[in-house]
Amino acid sequence: MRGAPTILHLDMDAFFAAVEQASKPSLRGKPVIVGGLGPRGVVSTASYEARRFGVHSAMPMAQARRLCPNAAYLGPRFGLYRQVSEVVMGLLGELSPLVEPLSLDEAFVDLEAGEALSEAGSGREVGERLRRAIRAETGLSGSVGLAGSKMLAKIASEQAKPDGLVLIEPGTEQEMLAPMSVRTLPGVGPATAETLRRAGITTVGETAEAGEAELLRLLGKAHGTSLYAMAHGIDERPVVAERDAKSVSVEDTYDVDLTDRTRVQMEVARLAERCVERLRGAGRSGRTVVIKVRSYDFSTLTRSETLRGPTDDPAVVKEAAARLIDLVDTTAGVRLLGVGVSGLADFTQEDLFAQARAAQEEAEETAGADDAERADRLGDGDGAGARAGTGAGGGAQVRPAPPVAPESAELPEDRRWTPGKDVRHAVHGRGWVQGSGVGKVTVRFEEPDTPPGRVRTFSVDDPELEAVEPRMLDAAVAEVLAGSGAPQPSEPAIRPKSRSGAGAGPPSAAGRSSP
DNA sequence: GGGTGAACCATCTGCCAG
DNA sequence: CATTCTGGCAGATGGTTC
Repeated sequence: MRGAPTILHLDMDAFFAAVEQASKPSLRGKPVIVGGLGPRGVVSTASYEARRFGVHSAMPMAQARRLCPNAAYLGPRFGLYRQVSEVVMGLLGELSPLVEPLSLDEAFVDLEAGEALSEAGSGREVGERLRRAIRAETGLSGSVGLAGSKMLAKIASEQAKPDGLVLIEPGTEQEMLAPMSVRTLPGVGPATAETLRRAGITTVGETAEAGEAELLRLLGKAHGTSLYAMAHGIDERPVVAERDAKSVSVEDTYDVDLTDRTRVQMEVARLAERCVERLRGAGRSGRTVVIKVRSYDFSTLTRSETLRGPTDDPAVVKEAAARLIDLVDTTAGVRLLGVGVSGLADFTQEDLFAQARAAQEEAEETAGADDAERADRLGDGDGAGARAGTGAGGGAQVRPAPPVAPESAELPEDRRWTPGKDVRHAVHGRGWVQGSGVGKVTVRFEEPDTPPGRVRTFSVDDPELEAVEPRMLDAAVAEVLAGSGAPQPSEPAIRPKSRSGAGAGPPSAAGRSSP
């Protein structure tokens, strides 16, 4: 709690959808929904136009399609969102060195740790300048909350949405909070809200009146204590800059439930590889291997095994994961599999050990050491269940592929035409995939700084069509965006040359008229 | 030496958030 | 009818160690 509103919370408006609209002129002002496109996908972000139909994030895609059949449905392009996010986070870094990102589109900034406040004169001015800078550099809008605590700053930015700024004057928070839903408070999700509702508590005011003893009884020590404080507007959590990840995990939900045992084992092995790839990419290693299995009926279980020391060896993680999946009955069908590594250590600290071990393993491998031996050497931190694998485990090496046709004959990444993806056609230039099916792919030829473009359809294996990297949103694009709707800047304006090398094509390609 | 209890660790589930 | 992915944390439980 601070006497002055010096904690800033920024939340970009409908971030993923807004990036897509900025990138795709024909989608501006239209409902756009970004998320998983498969039969079991959910909505990541819906544009404000789509929200009017009742679509919101975390909603199953199937439901969204019923509510808003005419929206553009796009797969997420995380690489681009990350690039845009870096620009935005960079702007936050100019306000203060103390920035705590919560996700690609959200962050806290502690203004007490920086100079921006004294330069701008007021928190409100800092916030408005920030919002202008974000718009100028990316063409996107963000909402800002300012308050004396994280909780209140976040509530403020929520109220400010879309494209606004709200500053909560210290002293007014109790009155403001009292009528709000308990769900407003951080840490209160569906389950806690239901527990509270059964006790007759639905608003923040009622939570505060309930008293600490009652909340402790209902919710337990940690949760009860913090909720009691939050309900009184008290939140002393500091803004924390960098936090090292404590675990790395990957998981996949399958379009149809998996029942084939061999297929399950193969998928676990693949997930383990992907997991280790990310682990190594982060320069880390870890000691505990976890698998996760979600069954046909949505029940979920995890099994874990702690090794003697941290590893980033794909073979070791794969073997541990294989032992763990052997403990689980999957015959009724699984919809999701996951593999994770926790108990992370800095890779560098165990570098020498890892190298020594790798060398030793190599020697033993060529000498013909089998799987079971290696498992015994490294595995079995051995609490409850780690041991089971030995009997059956031995021969079950992973074979290439089951004879049964996998339902999606894996195409190479750059030949899968997911809606939203960027492409270039040898004749027609750059555009994006609007849809595909029955051997055809439909492309709309436009770019962030062109007028809305035309649609053409090609064969999915048209050699003239190739996947390309997205075009970054920059100040030049932002300028076009600012002008759209209003008269276009008639002359090629003296563009602030801010752009770095990334710009691929010439800024031309204009001239093509809209349909 | 035996029994006890605290502290710690590993495992697992559930909740939350974006 | 449907219900992602990634990650953090709390708490229950049960085993080990001192």
